[in-house]
Amino acid sequence: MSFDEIVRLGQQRGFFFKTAESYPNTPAGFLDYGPQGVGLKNRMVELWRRVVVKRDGMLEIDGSQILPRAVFEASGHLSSFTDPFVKCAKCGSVFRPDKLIEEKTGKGVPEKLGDAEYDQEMERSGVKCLKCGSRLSGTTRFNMMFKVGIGPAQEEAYLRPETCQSIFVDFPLLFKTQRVKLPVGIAQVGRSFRNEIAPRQALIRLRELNQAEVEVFFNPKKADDPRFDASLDKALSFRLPDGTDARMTVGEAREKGVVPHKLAGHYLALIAGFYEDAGIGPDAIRFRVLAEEDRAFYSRAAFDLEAKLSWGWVELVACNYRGDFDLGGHARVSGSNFTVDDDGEKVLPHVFELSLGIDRSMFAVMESSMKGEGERRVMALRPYLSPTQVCVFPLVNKDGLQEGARRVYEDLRESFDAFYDESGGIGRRYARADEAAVPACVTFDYDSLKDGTVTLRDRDTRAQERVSVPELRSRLAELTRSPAIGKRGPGR
RNA sequence: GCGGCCUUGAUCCAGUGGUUAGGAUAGUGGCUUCCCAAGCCACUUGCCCGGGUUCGAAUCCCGGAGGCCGCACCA
Repeated sequence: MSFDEIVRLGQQRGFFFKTAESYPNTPAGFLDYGPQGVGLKNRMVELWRRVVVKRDGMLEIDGSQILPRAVFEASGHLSSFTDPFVKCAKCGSVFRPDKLIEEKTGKGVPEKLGDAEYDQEMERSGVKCLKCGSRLSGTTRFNMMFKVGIGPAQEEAYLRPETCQSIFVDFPLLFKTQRVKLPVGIAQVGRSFRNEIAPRQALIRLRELNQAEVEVFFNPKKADDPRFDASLDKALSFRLPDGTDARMTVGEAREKGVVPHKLAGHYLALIAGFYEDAGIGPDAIRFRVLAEEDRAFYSRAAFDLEAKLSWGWVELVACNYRGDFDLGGHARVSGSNFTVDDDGEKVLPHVFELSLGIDRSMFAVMESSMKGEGERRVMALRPYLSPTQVCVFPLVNKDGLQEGARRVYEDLRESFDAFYDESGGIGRRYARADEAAVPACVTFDYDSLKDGTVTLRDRDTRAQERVSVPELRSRLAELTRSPAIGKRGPGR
C-alpha cells in the first residue's frame, strides 16, 4: 500500500489529518489524531509500557515540555542543534554557507565552523549570491528549537526538542527517592518540538512529535554484566556501515564488536521485540549501524531501528550509546552532583538510549498491517492494538433486530471499545470495519431473537461462528489481550 | 532552505477566459434487504490563499502556503 493511500485512509477513517485543515496557509509539520488515531496511539504506548518499560523494571516519568535555557546549554542543543545560514543583503536569498563554499572550491568544509570562519571562507573563495551576484557575509544560525519567553521578563526557555533531557535532569532525584540501583532504565512518553526546515511526509517528520524514550543508566564497568545474557540468543538484522546486511544473534554481535557491550545488545533486542509484538515481522526490522561521521555529537555508538515499508526503510528508533555526555554536561553547567553510588563505588553513570518516534511508528504499523484483495482492504492490526475492538450490527433494520443489537452493544461498550452501526448493507458494514482494523464484528440476527446467540465474525478469516451473548465477553477479552510478559521477546 | 512537477466537494477525476462548475467514490436520510462494498429515491460538501491583467478568471500573470520527488537536514 502506497504512502498516499495510507494518508488517505488515515484521514478517511479518522486516524490522523493535517492540523487546522479548515484554515488556508496553516504551516506544515503539525497533525491531529482522530478518534481511531487516539485509540491506536494509546494502545501502542500501552504495549510499549508492557513489553519494554514494565518487563525491564524501568521507572516512568512525565516531564515538562518547557525547560530553561541552561538545560540546553548543558545538552549541547544551543550550540549544535543549529544550521548556519547566510542571507544576501541585496536580494534576500538564503543560502547555506558550507554548501556554497563546497560548491565553489570543490573541497569539503570542516564541520562545525564558527560564523566568523564561514564569513572568512566565503571571502577567501569569492563566493557570490547565486541569485544576484552580490558579495555574501554575515552568517547567522537557525536553531531548530522553538524559543519561548517565561513571565513578563520573557526569560529565555525552549520547548524541548527531545524528551530525554528531563530524564537526565531528574535522574539524581529519582535515584535518591525511588530506591533504585544501577543499571536502571527511566522512560518517558511525551511531546517534543523541532522547528524543522522542511517537514514532510505527514507522520514521518513533524514539528510537534510524540516520543517514547528510554534512558538506561549504568556503570560502564558493568556493561557486560551476565544479567544481560538473557538476550544473547535473540537474532537481529543489521545493516553495517559498509553497506552489507548481516543477521546474527546478540551474542555474535557482541563478539564481533557490532554492539559495544551486552547491555546495548539486550536493549536492541528488547525494542525489536516491541515491534514484533506490534505486528511488524522480524524480516521487516533492521538496525542500521551508524558510522562515526553519521553519529550525533554525543553518540559513541548508534543504531537506527528501521522498518521496511512498501516505499523503503523508515527510521523508527534512534538507539544511542551516549556515554556520560549528558550527565557530565548537566553536572558541569548546573553545579549539581550527578554521581551515584554503585556497590560502594562512586560512578557517573553512562547512558544507553532508545528514542522511539511514536507518530512514525504508528504509521509504520498501519502500513505494514494493510492487506488488500482487490476492492477489499483490511487493516490487520494486532487485536490488542485495534482502536475499535468490536462492532455490533443488526442483520437488517426491522423486526426488532435493531433493538436487540443495541442491547448487545450497550452491554459491551462498558468493557470494550465498541461501535454500533446499522447504516448500509451488512457487507458494507463489514468492509468499513475491516478498513478501520476492527478485529471482531457481532451481528444480531433472527436466530438471536430465538436463542440469544449472535454471529461473531473474524476480520482476518471472515469466518463466522455462533456464540451466546455472555460468552462474547470472554471471547473478546481473550482476543484483545496484550502479549503476556515473559512469554515473548528477548530471552524467549 | 534550493531545484523540478503539482493543488477543483471528505476521496479520485473532468472542465483551459463567459458553465446553474460536471461525474464517480464515500457520507447522510428514506425504501428494500436473512451475512460480506447489491439496488432505488432524495440530500450534504468544492475551484488553496493574496494581489494583478480583463467588461468578465477555477482557467492567464506574480507572490505566498501546502503536497510530491531530488538535494540538504534529520537528537
